[in-house]
Amino acid sequence: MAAADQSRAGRRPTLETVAARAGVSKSLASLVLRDSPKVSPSSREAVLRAVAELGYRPNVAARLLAERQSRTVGVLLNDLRQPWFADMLDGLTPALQAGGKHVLLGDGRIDRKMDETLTWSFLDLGVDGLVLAGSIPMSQAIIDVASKIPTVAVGGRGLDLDLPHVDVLANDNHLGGTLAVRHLIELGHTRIAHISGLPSVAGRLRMEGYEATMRAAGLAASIVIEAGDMSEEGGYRAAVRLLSRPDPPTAIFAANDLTCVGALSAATALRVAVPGDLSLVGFDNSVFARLRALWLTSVDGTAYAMGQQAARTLLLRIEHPDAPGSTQLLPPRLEVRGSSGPVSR
Amino acid sequence: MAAADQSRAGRRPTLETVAARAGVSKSLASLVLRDSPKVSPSSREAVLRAVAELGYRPNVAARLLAERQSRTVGVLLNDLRQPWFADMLDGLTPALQAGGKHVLLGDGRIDRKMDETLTWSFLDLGVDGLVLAGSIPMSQAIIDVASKIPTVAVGGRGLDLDLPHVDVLANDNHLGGTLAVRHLIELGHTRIAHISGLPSVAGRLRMEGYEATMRAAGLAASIVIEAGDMSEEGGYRAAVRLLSRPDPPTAIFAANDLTCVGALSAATALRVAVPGDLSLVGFDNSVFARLRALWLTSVDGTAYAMGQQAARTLLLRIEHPDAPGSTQLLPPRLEVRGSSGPVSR
DNA sequence: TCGTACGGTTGGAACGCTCCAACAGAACGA
DNA sequence: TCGTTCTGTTGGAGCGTTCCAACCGTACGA
Repeated sequence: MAAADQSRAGRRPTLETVAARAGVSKSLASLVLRDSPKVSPSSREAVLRAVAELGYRPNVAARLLAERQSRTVGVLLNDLRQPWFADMLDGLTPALQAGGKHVLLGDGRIDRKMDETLTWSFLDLGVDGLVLAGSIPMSQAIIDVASKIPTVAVGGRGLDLDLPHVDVLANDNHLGGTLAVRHLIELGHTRIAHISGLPSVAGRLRMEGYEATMRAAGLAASIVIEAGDMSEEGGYRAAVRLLSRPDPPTAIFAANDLTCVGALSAATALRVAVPGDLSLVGFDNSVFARLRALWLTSVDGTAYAMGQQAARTLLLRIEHPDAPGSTQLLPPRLEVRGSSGPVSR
Repeated sequence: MAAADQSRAGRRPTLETVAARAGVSKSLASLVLRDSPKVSPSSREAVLRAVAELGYRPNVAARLLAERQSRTVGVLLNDLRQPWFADMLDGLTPALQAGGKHVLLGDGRIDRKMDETLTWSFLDLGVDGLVLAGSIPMSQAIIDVASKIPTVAVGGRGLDLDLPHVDVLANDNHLGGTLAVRHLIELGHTRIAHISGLPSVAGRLRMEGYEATMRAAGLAASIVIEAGDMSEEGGYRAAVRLLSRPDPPTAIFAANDLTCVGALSAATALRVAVPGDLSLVGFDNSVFARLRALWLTSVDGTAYAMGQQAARTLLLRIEHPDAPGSTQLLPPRLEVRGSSGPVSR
C-alpha cells in the first residue's frame, strides 16, 4: 500500500486517490463528480473536499474512452483572415461554454477536399459537434463528416449546402442588398450602380437584393452592374469603368467592403468627391469600414448574433441529431457612416 | 464469436478487429502501426491490408490513455483579431505537421488570469506542447503551465517573459525602428518625428530604435516623440499635435500601422500632402498598409518566418524539455510603398 | 414478523490502446 | 547433442474513467 503510494507520488491524482482519501469507493466518487442525485450529502461533501485538497482533475482521455463523448465541439475555420470570424467566435464561444462544451478551433481551408487531416483529427478527438465557419462548398467530405457528427454550417457569406441533417446559418444577403439600396434611394439617389461579387452565392444574393429593390422603386431602367470579384483591385477597376460612363452613377453599392475601398480609391484618383458627388455603401461592416480614414457606410452581418445562434442551433442538434436540417437567415442592419450622403443638387 | 461480431457490427473497427482479420495478435498489429522494425514483412503486409480494408483509424483516447502523449500541440491565440496571426499560423502549422504533430487552436485572452478553462482543457487533452501567441504578460498561470509542458511564446510584438524553460520568439522591434528611420533619412528627411506605442514592450523598443538611429545620424536635436496608444484615434490626435507645431516634421514614424492610418487621416484633414509634404512609415505591414487606398510604407515583422521558427523551436523543446530557455529575435524588413518619399524642396 | 422496496454504496467489467515479460522456433557455435 | 542467442510473436496487465449488476441496511406495508 505504502509502496503503491510511493510509485504514484508526483503523478496526477486519479479518481482512486480521491476515493481513498474520502474513504469511499471510486464508483461513488465518480457518481459525485457527475453529480448524481443518489449520493448522501455526507459522502458528497467528503468527496468534494478530497477533490479540492488534491487538486484533482478528471482525465479526459479516460473519460472519453469510457463515455464516448468529449463535451467538446470543434470549429473549423475556413479562412482565418476573414474579420468576421473573431466577432462570430465572440458570440459562439461563451454560448457553447454555457452549454457545457469546450471549444477547439481548427485552421484549414475547407475548400480543396476538406483538409482531411484536420477534420479527422477532430473526429478522432471525439468532438460532439462541428461548426463549419466560412463560405462552405458542398463536397463529399462534408457529407461524410456531417453524417457522422452533428454539424452546423455558419457562412458569413453564402450558403449552398442542402444536407439532410445539417443546419445552415447565414446572413440574409438579399435583405442586406435591399437595405443598402433603400438607404441610397432615401438619400435621393436614382442613378445607383452595383459592383457585383460573383460567382459567390453571397455575391449573387446581394446583387439580386439590389436588382429587386431598384425595380420595386421604379428604377429598373437605372440598373447598372459592373463585375467585381470581392477584392480591392476588382472594386477599383469596376468603379473606374462606372465613373467613365457618359452618365456616371451618383451612388454605388459594392458587394463587400474591400470592393468598396477599391471604389473609393478610384473616386479619389478620378477626383470625384465622396460623399459629395458619389455615395458609397459597402457590405460586411468590417474593420476597414470602421477606419476613420475610410469611414464607409456598410451593411453589418451581425456576426456576433450569428455566433450565438450557431451555438444554440448546434446544442439543439447534438440533442436531436436526426432532426431535419434547417436554414436560418439572420437579418443584417445598415451602419451609416461618412461615405454616403444626399445626392448633390 | 459470431455473436460478438454481431454486437460489434457498425462500430468503428478496433485493433482487435484488424488483428483478427490479419490473423495475428493485437500486440503485433500494434507494433505494425507504430512501425516497429521487429515485424516480419509478411505479417506487416497482412496487417496493413486489413487496416486498409476495414478503414481502421486508431482511437486517440485509448492511445492517449495508454501512451500519455497526444502528438498534438495547442496554440493559444491571445487576440484573434491580430492580423499577423494568420500569417504566423501559415508558417507554424505545416512545420508542426511535418514534425508529426496535430495542431489545435484555442481562442482566449491570455491576459486576465489566463483563461483557465482553455489552458486547462489543452492540458487535459494532453497536448505535447503549447504555443502562446500574442503579446504575453508574465503571470503565475503562465509559469504554472510552462512548468508542466513545453512552451514557446511567440509575440509579434513585445516580450517580457523570462522563464527558465520557455523559448521566446519576437520581432526585433528595435531593429525595425532603425530600418524605418534609416529609410526616411536616406530620403533626405531630418525633421523626423515618432508617434509612440507605449506602454507595450514592443512600443518601447520601436521607440528606442528610433531614438538610437536619430542620434547615430547626428539628428539628436530633431527627436520629437508624441504619445500614441497603438490605435487609429491615438495616431490621429498625435499627428494633429505634430503638424500644428511651429516646426512640423516632414516625416513621421508611427509605432504601428493603425497609428499610421490615423496620422494619414490627420494629414488629409489638415491638407498636408502625403507623401509630398509628409512621409509616413508604419509598422506591421498589416492588411491596412496593403490597401491601395492607404498604401503605407511599413516595417514587416515576417510573421510567416516567425511561425516556422516557432514550430522548429517547439519541436526541439519537446525533445529536450529541460534545456535552458532561449530568446530569439527575428529581423524585420522594410516594405516601401506610397506613403514615403523624398523630402520636398 | 416477514418479505419488499428503496436509497446508498460497491466491485468489477468494459472502453481500445501500449508495453512488458515470456515464449516458441530457427540458427549458431561448442 | 545441448545450451545460447536472436527474431518474431503473444498474452495479459495496465492507463483512468463509466456503468451495470449486485449488495447491504433500514424503513415500510401487509
